Amino acid sequence: MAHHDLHSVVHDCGNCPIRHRAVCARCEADELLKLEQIKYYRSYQAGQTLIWSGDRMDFVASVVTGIATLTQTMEDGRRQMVGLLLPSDFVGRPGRATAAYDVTATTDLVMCCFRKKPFEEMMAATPHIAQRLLEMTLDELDAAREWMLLLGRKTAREKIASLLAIIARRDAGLKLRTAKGSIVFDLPLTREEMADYLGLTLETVSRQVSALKRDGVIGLEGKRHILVPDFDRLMEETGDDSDGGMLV
Amino acid sequence: MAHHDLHSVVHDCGNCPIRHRAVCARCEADELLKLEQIKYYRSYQAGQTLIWSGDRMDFVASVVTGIATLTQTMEDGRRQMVGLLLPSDFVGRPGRATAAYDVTATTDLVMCCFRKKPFEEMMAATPHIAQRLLEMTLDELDAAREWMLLLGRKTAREKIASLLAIIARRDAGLKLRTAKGSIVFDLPLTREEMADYLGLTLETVSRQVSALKRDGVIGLEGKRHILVPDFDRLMEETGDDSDGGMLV
DNA sequence: AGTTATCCTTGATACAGATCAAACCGCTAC
DNA sequence: GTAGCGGTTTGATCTGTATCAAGGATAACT
Repeated sequence: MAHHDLHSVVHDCGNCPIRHRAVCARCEADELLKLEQIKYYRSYQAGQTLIWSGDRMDFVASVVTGIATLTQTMEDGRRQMVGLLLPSDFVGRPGRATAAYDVTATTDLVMCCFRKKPFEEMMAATPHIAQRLLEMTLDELDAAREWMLLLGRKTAREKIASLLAIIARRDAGLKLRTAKGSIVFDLPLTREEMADYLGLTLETVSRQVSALKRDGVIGLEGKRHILVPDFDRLMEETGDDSDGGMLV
Repeated sequence: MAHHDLHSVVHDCGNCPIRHRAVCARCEADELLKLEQIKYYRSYQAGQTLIWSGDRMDFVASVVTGIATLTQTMEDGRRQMVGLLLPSDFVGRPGRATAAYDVTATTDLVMCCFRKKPFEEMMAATPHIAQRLLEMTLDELDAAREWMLLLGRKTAREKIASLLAIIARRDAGLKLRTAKGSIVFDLPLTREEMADYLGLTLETVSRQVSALKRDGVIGLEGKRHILVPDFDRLMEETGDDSDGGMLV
């Protein structure tokens, strides 16, 4: 089935689902053509680790479809997720030889890869790519810093609410609402992955999800399907500024 | 005395102490000349907050001398430091109108500023600047992710040891060793600032510093002057991989 | 239908770090 | 001198989350 995915992906950049958000977003038609010559697709199954920290990296890539995680592991096994990779996100660092983190597919995944050397050469010749990559990296840095506030200062309940709000907000962009404004989505992560994201144990995650359900902040069917009847209520639980940084 | 600092700073980029590390590191002589025409210096006293989150930002800047912090504050006053700015570090984001974090001088500080508009124009015309900024941003992202592991998974003792190791390593680059290999430095941060950095309370910071002293991992004279007799011993206490990611 | 495996929930208990409180140290100012 | 003050230490107690342990739900396999 990975085989099937591989071939159902558009090989024409013009029709690519991440065309307007990925590193190539700013590229002109002629630049795109050149990129198209050095790109290739790879797909992975859910659960597979595509890259191990310390591995030699001979390519960089964009996530086309699916979700992956970036995690760091300590010698004794403590794990912390340090990045959540969604479609259009970029993996790898131009100018670095080895991977700094483990990259794991949490769903089936398709990546658009570029061998590193040609990509670096193109980047030097094509300011549009470097510009876009800078913009994306700055966004990631902001996200990492918001996450630092979460890890350092939020309570377990606030952490869970924040994670649900992040996922809900992203999915809300994709029209997933019921008749009367409530948001519905599927969690792409297991409780353990949520724990690794939030700096908690899986038991605490489970308890806090149950608590939010008990208090009517969320509803759930099964373990993964979440319903948010009132997004503002959920936001209150995150501990964030009510205007969510949307000032000006 | 801020006045004094201001005038003791080299206005000639060629002699600038951060010439080879800041955003301008890659610039050629002619590019440097152009930058020199739009730059100006500002100095601040220790303790001063230069920028408040949400402020309109009409400039970007490099730290020339001194140390500043980036912090985020929640409505109820919980604070988390999300960046530590050392000489050559860059402040501000091209293409964004308002500041996302508070920026505070922890020591007297001199910044090399550029009005945002001209800087953005120069960046578009000068790939060397954008390249260097990308590189610096990627480094900051790596630092933020290491910090996430610290915040999410390390114990209080490991957090303190990690912070001391970071500062010691940085200062070790600047020849501050005694005869027999021990490292000596002054903490640039108060206990409260350390706590904001590490996601702890200041009492816990104080206790863990005392504990590390009691166990002979560090020595201290007064409250700020630290002695590290055996850096490897300190590293063991950080919980990090012994080879510190220095592989390959 | 039963077996196994994976993921999740819930309970009992332990403990690291927070919180509350008091006192201390090294200053500078009068 | 001593009063005041910011930064720091130390003690007593509380509490949120981890840890240890057991059991439930769901799906896939035989």
